Amino acid sequence: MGVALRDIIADYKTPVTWEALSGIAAIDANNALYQFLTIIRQPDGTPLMDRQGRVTSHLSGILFRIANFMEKGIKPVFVFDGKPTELKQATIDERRKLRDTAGIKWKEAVERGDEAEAYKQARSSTRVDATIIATSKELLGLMGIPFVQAPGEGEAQASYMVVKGDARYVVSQDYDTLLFGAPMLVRNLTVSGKRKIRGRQITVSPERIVLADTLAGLKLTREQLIEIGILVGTDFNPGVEGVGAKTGLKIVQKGEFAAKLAEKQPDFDPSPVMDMFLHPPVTDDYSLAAGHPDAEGIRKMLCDGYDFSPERVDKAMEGFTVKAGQKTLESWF
DNA sequence: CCACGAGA
DNA sequence: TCTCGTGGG
Repeated sequence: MGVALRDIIADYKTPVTWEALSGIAAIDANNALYQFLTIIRQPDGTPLMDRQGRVTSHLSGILFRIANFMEKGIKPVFVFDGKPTELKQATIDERRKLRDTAGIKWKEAVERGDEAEAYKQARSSTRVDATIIATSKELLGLMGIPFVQAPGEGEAQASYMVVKGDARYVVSQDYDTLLFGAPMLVRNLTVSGKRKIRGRQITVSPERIVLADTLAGLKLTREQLIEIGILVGTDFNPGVEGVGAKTGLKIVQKGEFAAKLAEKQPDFDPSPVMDMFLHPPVTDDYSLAAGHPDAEGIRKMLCDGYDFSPERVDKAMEGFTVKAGQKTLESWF
């Protein structure tokens, strides 16, 4: 997922406290939902479901995470993906294939009682489908949390909103946002600080990546960072085999981006990909006005509709209904 | 992922 | 008070 720039970005990540993050956060909604759906599962891979078998992992994730955000003075704005560009088609097809295969392997692993494998395959079979998107928007609406419909990539729209000053930073796990020009990216914005990697639990904390500092440190222009992305591979192009972030950085620093592509992929024209990152479709047609949380509506949806425990929902709402109510009196712009 | 209770 | 394990839906 996303562009594999971690190895060259690592030096420019700085730990950040929750207090330093108050303000409007543009959340890469697809990324957040994907995280919820992959991670909020039982050990055998089964997601949270209501009695009808409808998946509820994402609703649980949204409710509790937003409650935490609001308590810490973070005002989230969810930015949803619009229509994918044709450049992304190969990636979309490939991901679907991987998901389908994983779905089959998941079932097989469950049948032979291989729990670890089942969990792994279940995660790989995760899809953020239309129902997930619609139910997420329904809950956000009830919570009074604004959301924006991007014309194209949500990451591009979220980045644009930070550039405009409508939001302070983008929240995503993907480095693509930096290629889209997000001045600040925040990763690992979770309260628990725990993440399971290959069965082991490690501690992660929120980290901030400032684009200008990263570019200055690497002595690159944003265009050059995109060039590295193109060499490594993005959602919009396959990349050059055998070139990772560090090799890509060397190639670009030596000014050999065009030569390397001409040698390895003579039929590939990188300019549409470059253009996609520099001038993606974005919109100014959005409102960041927060609504009042509809406590009764939230209870009706989650407890009556999806079998959530009223005690837990009320407890979560305590945190944000009061605070959110106060905040709405102020300007959200 | 997050909340919560058990145990140290 | 903190860490760890488990259930949540």
